[in-house]
Amino acid sequence: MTVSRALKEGSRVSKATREKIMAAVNELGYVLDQSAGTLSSRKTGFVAAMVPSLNNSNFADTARGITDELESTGLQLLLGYTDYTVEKEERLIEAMLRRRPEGIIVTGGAHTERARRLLDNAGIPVVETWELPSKPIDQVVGFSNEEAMGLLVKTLARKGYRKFGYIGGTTSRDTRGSQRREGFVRAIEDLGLPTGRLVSFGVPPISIEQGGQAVVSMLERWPDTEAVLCVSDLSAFGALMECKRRGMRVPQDIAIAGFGDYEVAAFCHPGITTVNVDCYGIGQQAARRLIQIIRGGEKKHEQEIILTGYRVVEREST
Amino acid sequence: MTVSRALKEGSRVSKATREKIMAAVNELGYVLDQSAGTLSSRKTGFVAAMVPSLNNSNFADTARGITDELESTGLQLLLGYTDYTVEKEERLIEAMLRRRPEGIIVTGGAHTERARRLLDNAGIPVVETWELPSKPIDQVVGFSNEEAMGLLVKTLARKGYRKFGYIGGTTSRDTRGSQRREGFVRAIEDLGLPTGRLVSFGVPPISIEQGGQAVVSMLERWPDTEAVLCVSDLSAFGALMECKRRGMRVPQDIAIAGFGDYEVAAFCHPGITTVNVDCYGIGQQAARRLIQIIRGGEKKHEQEIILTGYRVVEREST
DNA sequence: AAAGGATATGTTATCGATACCATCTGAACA
DNA sequence: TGTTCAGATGGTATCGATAACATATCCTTT
Repeated sequence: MTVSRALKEGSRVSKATREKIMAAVNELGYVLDQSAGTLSSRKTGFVAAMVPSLNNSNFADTARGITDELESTGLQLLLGYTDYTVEKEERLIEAMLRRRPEGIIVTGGAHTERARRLLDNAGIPVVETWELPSKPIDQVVGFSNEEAMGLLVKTLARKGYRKFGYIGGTTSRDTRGSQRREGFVRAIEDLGLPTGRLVSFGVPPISIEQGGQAVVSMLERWPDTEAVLCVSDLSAFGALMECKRRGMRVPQDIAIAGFGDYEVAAFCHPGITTVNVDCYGIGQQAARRLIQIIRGGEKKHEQEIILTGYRVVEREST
Repeated sequence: MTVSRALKEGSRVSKATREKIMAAVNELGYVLDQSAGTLSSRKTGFVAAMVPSLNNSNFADTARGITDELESTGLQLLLGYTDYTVEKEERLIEAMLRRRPEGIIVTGGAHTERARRLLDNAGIPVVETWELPSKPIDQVVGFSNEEAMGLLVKTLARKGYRKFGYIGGTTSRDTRGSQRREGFVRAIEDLGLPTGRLVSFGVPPISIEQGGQAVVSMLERWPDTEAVLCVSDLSAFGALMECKRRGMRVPQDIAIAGFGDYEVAAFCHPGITTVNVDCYGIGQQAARRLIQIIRGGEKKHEQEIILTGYRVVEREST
């Protein structure tokens, strides 16, 4: 018992005893077994988080935000990736819950029925991120992808572009992608601009390469398109490079914009106009809210919806 | 006890009983508590892995390789990032070991003395990845960064370039970066080419932006440099974009090459010559080897060094 | 020196699963 | 009918820490 106390911060053990214990610990190479502690204290020190992909730098930033925020609290992150499917998410959630995390962060508001039930029954705070779900499970940290894309359209329309095209993935499994597309369509309609120039190409998340192929298909069907908006900067970058490869001038012959403000968008040439999203902040705030609830020990916490910022970043591509 | 059996695959419980149990499980929303199981079975089902950064797509690929390989085995990944420092790695290793992982994967061969001791004493298989450490702790899955960079130099020298410059980070905390730099220097010397054109810029990992700044500094000091090799594709991309911004022709005025074969290298214009590394395979094989040892239950396993492939990918930038 | 309070250390039960062994059930067969 | 055996189910101890409470020790004060 005294050893247990000595190895915890902030509990009272005499200096002499603590030193003796530490000496023994060092000599033996003893490392506390947290899974035993977990069982008796009913606190695992885990927080679970699920992102669609580890390879996407936006979500990697969110994961980093979560980790950084957790670090000082001694909570450990259980990270999983869903591959953009709710089925894998469901399996992952179940696997995570077996570890009894004290809180859980998921991406988006689309889940299987069973996943919702699991999350509801888990009795732990849940944060949905990166979107504003119409029926939140619990906490939310995110922004409206629809509005953000709408803002991009309006910003470009103000510069005089009228014939807008949109490039995105083929399925709705990337819900944020679908929302951006809806935001695009609605904004175009609101402004009374020519509609219908939508190219769907590839299973989300669409890659740089697919962005290039998609813009080719866009130009074949609607050669007079003035501005192409892409579901993400990666596809925008692919589109941009493909256009340059074909000798087109950007933005004179065609303007291109993306979404997400990936590093590549800032430093490629020409720089890509995009929507900057506070990826790191999303993770940070989601974690912070969880910590608040966990440490607060409030049994029944308030539902809170935290809006994170976004802004259009205009660069040379438009 | 029967419930415990019913919830495990492959143990004998009559169909009727299993169905009754499952019905109750569903009704109650019961989820197994693995931390309790862990304690009695002495198997946590965890594998720990540490990468320098989550935001680097090369390491993200490795993490994905690990996760994918683990998925079918029921092992769960505890992922942490070290920020390229051995101090953070040490703290992370200690935190991970408290969770009693059944195996551990680290990046590189540089660790603090205490970290080595912790890993040694943990009594679990350890895999060092992404390098070939001179004094391996246990298992190794990686390649020689030095040779890989050397191969790139030789390949370009064969094309006729003679005045080579190198761009990398300022400190040695990125050991793979240091090894690549050494490989560069040695290859240049071996070939009897002009030496000394080394620009160190920024704390590793150096960014796209820093790559751009570094190439400026390179051109100021050695304006006649014919080919610039960069520690990674990100800095190479930054250098490339900066050169184009300044109206230089690549590769006619200056050739640029990177390392890592990031997606951006393939699809930017011109495409960047680089060294392709089997990032995903490193993760996959590291995990596979761990599983082999864990499942094999061999108390004392053989040390094995698994070499992963690399190859120079020539593109338009050289 | 005795009393009292604060601080330090010790004891025991417990968390929730599984290992291990014991018991039970039912079918097959002599 | 009794015996045997495999398969199904049940009972108990246990993993290694901590919560909660009990006791010991030390210091202060009068």
